[in-house]
Amino acid sequence: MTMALVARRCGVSPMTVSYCYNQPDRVAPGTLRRVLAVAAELGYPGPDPTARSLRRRHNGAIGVVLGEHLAYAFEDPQARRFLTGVAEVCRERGAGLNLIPTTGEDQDVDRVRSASVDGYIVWTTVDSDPVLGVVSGLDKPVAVHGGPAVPGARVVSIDNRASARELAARAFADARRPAVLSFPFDRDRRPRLESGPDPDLVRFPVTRDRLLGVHDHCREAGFDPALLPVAVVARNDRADAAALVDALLDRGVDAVVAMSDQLAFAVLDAARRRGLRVPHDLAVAGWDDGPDARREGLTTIAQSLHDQGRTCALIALGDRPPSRGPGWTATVRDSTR
Amino acid sequence: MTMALVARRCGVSPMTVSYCYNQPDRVAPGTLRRVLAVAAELGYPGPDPTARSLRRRHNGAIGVVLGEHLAYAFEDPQARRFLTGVAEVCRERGAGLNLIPTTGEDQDVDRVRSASVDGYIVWTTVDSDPVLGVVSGLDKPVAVHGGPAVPGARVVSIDNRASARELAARAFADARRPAVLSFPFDRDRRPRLESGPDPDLVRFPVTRDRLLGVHDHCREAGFDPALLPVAVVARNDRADAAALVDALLDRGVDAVVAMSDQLAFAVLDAARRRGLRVPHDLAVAGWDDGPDARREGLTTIAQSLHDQGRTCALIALGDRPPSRGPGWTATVRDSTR
DNA sequence: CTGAAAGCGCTTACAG
DNA sequence: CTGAAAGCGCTTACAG
Repeated sequence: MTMALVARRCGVSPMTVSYCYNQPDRVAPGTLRRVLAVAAELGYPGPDPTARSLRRRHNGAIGVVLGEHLAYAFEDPQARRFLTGVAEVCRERGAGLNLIPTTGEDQDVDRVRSASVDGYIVWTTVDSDPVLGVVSGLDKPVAVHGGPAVPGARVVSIDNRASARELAARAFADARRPAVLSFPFDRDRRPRLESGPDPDLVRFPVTRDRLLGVHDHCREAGFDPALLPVAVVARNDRADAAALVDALLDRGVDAVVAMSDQLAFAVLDAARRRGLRVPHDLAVAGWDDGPDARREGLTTIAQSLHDQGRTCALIALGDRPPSRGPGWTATVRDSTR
Repeated sequence: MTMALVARRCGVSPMTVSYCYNQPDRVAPGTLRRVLAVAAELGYPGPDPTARSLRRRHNGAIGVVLGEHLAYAFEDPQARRFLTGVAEVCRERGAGLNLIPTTGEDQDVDRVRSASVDGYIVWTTVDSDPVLGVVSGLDKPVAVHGGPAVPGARVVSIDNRASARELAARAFADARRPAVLSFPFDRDRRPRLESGPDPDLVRFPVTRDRLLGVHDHCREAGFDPALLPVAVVARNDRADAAALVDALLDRGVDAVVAMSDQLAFAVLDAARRRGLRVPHDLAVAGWDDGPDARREGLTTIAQSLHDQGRTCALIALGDRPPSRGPGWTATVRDSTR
């Protein structure tokens, strides 16, 4: 059932049928009525979206590249808030939302390239992600959340380094044995405990910048970053992180900068288990300031992933982004000294 | 940058370039190398996906219609497992995944119809959802999760009525004052406490069937369903349900069939708050048997939303569905007598 | 191994 | 208010 067929049955030309759907005002009322009646009778569902997209050179959809299995993305509260913001803009603008989960395999780039979309959002990934080269060579708008920066793409991110420096100043005040509970360094996501790892070895820019910011503070405070224990989680998950937190506390750590609220909660959980007083025996701080952070009294960097999702969606749809990047503030509560 | 341009620069015809991408074996090795080199030099990113889709009459993508704001879908553990299953199949098959959140407004049907997809999955919705008429008239495969059944679409669902009957038999054993904690009856999602509501007024088939199954048991047990208190939540959320659970318990309810693990947990939470012994003072049962159900000792109907998501995806991609519908079993633990 | 031709289903600027 | 023409970028069966 095509437009041409409807036209023939109506005794009009295909373009008149097209006008009935696209510019009904330009069609005589009687013609319009007749065409739509015949279309309904024939079960013509309206113009084919693919043909329309080709002709208009516009798909009305954006692609969101997630460097994870979808299950992980859905488990991360911040990824969910981000996607909710993206979806909101898509709805407002009548745009489609194509989810493209990738896991670092070869077919990933094909799946990314073969999506019929007008622009891309890339969820925070590693420096060398081949997807970045693909999307930036497509001559379509690209927003990269978090990073890395690539030519032809706009990064939407808070200043992770500056926020980390400020957070470390709060969390490490009066600490004898500070530590970091970190996001993964690389896609391998091997959980481990490191001692003073080199930030330049970290492949995720968000994670690297936060580590660099912590180093900035350490140097100012006269603490050698090479001595800083850094526990690296496999995923941003409160329960998963328990074992690593225990490893830190077993080493006598009394102050932790955690890279998310979720990870900071894991530290608070451990403090509770061990009867440690927060912040006196153990200071903790995180990022995000999600809904639970207030209840838990957590010092944390407030940022709106929802708004960042909205911004990324606008960029991917070809809008000019807000002139200034997303903001952050340190929300100081009782988990730090 | 089009295929025609690459062809001209190479001194070959466009179809030779096309063959380089689609059937490279049919092209002379030298030609192939030259074409790809020129393409790389010119920054040609490969065949345009939209044009390819039009020509092939195949999009390589499915649409998933969610009758909710995305934020709600992401908050529901079962919806997340379902989507994870869908995404898994999409990845295996190299298919795209278009998310189409709808909220009952007029533009919804346009957004659904204008998605360039080969098939649709509709997440459990109300009988009268206009989206159903649209997708079933498109001559594309349609899977409806949960229901309702519509001509031209396949429903993927457990037998909710039978499972409810069996669950009620467990949960209401030795009960003097049984009750139901129910999903919303309709899109309005007005939380309320009803007394013996007529199941035929429920617009969500899943919810209606479960209520009908509970009625089946009540009649067998000689209990008049017209006396059955039914608390209707606004959303499937553990914390949100607390007030309604309190309303039930204030009325002396001593056995609750809840329509999900989440809602059943809300009942367990209330029992804890009030110092009620489960199952002696208060019996509870739910649906889903998610990861937390075991830890909480919950009697619950086990089903795999993940597998149902996979099945729906296969249907939407045009595969024959498994000959028999998804299975369920009652997992009996200590929350019932 | 390569090319001329047809066509996927539609939209748009233009002419009448 | 309506139509003839061109073309969006590609793929495929066919001929050579």
